Amino acid sequence: MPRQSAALQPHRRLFADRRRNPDGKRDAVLHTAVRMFLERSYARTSMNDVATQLSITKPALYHYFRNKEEILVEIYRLGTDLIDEMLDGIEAEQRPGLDKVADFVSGYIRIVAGDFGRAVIRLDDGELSKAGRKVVRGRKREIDHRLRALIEGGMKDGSIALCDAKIAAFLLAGAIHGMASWYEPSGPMKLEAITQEYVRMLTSGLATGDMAGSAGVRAFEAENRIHG
Amino acid sequence: MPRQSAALQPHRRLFADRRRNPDGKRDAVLHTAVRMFLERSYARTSMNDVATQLSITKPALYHYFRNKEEILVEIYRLGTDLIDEMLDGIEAEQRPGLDKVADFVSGYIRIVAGDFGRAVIRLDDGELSKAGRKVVRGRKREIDHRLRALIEGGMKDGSIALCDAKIAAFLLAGAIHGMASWYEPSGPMKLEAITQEYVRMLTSGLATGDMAGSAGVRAFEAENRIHG
DNA sequence: GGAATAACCTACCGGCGAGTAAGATATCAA
DNA sequence: TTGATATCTTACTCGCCGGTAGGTTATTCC
Repeated sequence: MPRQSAALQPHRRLFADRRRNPDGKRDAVLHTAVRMFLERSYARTSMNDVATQLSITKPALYHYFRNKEEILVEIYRLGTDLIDEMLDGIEAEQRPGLDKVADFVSGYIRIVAGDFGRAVIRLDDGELSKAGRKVVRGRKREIDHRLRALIEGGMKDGSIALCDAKIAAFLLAGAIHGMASWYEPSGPMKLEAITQEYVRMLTSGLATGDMAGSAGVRAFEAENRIHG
Repeated sequence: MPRQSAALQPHRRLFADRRRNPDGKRDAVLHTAVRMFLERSYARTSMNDVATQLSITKPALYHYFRNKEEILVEIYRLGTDLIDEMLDGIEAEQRPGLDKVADFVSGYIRIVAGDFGRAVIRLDDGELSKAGRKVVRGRKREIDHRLRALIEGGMKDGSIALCDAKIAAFLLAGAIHGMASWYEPSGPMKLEAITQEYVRMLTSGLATGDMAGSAGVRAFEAENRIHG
């Protein structure tokens, strides 16, 4: 029995009449599907479930998507696009690598707090066909490589202690991915508190010797305008 | 088509004749199942798949397990038992909290490098029935609480900087869980190198001010007998 | 050797879920 | 208004999977 969160009602209403609005309705399907996939997993959410949630029938869905997999791939695309855009911004910065990493952590957390960001992490791309899996995994790998490059840049400019960038990138991403698994937007934990702890702990784990942590904290405080 | 790794052959051979060995065979089913579940997920691995891998037929499996879920629950039990034992050892130590956390990180990584440890993290307990899910989630929650207590102990004895223990525990566990998702025992990355980086980065993120990182590194080096 | 029985197999059931065929109905552009 | 078309529905197919019924074969213990 699909829970009907209040946030889903607007999408349901879009389908109340037959007014033509293909893009809007396609979008509504995506937003509804991603929430259901996050709550009950892709495999355990049937096309019928999604359709019912929107007050339509299953075959109607096939007017907007060729098959179930296309929905999932589209969700991944929207999610990875968000991450790519964030990375574009960070790479354009002229700042020490450690500060860029701090920005990555807070930016990634912000994205992962949203449905499509969380979907990239939580949904199992093993459900995809070989072709779809190849596309999605390629996008994920690219993100990982860009994070790795940020860390390597920090080691070059001396703001990050020498370490194995590959492992460090995995650790950073993994810590935030973990968060995506337990974080619920409607839950009790404040996103800002989580972000602050994450930035502090993760950057001090990277920073060069004596100034451990302070650069990351400064970067976070600057970006989020926390009292001097 | 299930890949047939060399490690699975011994279990297959156990079923070559009809010699009576219920415990051994039950164990063989578990070891085969956990590997297949890790490779292709619980849902996408059918009872037929598992049976075929062992060169028997599906109904034969039902001599050793009442149903598919019982296999999964048993796998979780074996995995969480390993973690519980490790925590028992750490809690018995008379050392600063930060060192205990360092031991937790390296111990957890060691467990997660094994099949049953990895299964606790990677397999989706959402596949379980309500009853089974309650048991498994209870065990996971208990582990989280014990880690949280370690961190709180470290804050009391001054080895760990004041922070939100709940968030810190999530971050620590999350980083290692992330590792469980990409780590493959047969892969190229050396477990010791991973452990070293993880302990260093995660403990320096927790440590009190000036000595950031050194306590964790010392703890790791002592335990693993790395040159003075 | 010969019951007793564990171990295993063939053949099946019921249900579910993705996807489709074919037709009905509302919308829109002219 | 009206034809063209997008939208949506009812009713279905097909394949897979968990689980079982009921019988067969090998092992074990006396």
